[in-house]
Amino acid sequence: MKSAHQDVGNQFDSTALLRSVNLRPTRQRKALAELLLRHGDRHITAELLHEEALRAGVKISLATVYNTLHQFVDAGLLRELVVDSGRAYFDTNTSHHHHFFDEDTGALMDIPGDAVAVGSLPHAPNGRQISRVDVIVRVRKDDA
Amino acid sequence: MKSAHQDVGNQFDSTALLRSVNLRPTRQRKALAELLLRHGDRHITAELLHEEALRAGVKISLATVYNTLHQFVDAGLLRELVVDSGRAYFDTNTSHHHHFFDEDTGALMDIPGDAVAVGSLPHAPNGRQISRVDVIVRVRKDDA
DNA sequence: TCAATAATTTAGAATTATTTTAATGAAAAA
DNA sequence: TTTTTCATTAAAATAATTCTAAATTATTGA
Ligand SMILES: [Mn+2]
Ligand SMILES: [Mn+2]
Ligand SMILES: [Zn+2]
Ligand SMILES: [Zn+2]
Repeated sequence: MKSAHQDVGNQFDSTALLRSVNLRPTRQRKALAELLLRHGDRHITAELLHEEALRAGVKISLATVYNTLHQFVDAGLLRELVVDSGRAYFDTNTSHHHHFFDEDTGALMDIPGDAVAVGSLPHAPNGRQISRVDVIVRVRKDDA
Repeated sequence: MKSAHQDVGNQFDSTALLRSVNLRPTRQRKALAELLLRHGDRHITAELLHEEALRAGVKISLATVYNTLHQFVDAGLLRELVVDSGRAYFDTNTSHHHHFFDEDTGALMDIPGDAVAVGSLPHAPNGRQISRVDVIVRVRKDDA
């Protein structure tokens, strides 16, 4: 029988998830997976996730947060968003969708993939294939 | 009568252009305006433009290149593109259009605005207005 | 169960992009 | 011309991210 003091707050099996994408289930990776994926959709930066982990009592370095986020992206667990120069956002929603980006606050909001019809794209240049189509709707405070 | 040795290669009146957007026509700003706008559409980074200016014999610092690019964006002469984390591109094509971004080479290619139909966008969040819709078609080497 | 091996984590340094500062120089106004 | 305003610059500062190399941890398979 396993004592309960190790898995307080674990809603899902992060070990199994990590194993399923060929990543060793280390303490740090499990903690980040839980912080990121326990709740619904999130758009977060490495810096903020690091602070959140420390606040939750997880001992982890910022370098490991960056490493892990990139590993999760490579494994398909996360998506990296580029909307703001000099700041990388990571998105826990990996399904087909787009974004509102608030230029004043830096907030991101999902737009369901089927709420945007991108029609009649030209062909990709020679020898290239389309890897993704990103639609970013930039919004800001109403001047009215 | 004005001697010719000062304006070799100037195809257009950069002084008038700068005056028209309320920027003083300094040597540095005229040189950058000419490098950027003499030829057709360009997608360039500050670093590359700086090198290009030095190669053309223009004495200018990188800080001034950054300042000037941002001033040109504010004045509507350029557009800033965010497609790649940690690298800002400036686009001399300020008309409505979108982009192919080659993830392998970093190259950008224009897609005419009317070649992409973005239909049925949801409303902007409360108190916000849409400032721009960017469509980025990411491409990479064909795996086939 | 326990080394041996391989993978991971980390502190700290390094890199890269960009901005700020504060002093100097150039353009416009008076 | 003289003054005022704005622009340029070198250098330092900041911020995000990545690299390095040593220390730690996870997995494997006697
Ligand atoms: Mn990245
Ligand atoms: Mn910028
Ligand atoms: Zn999202
Ligand atoms: Zn363009």
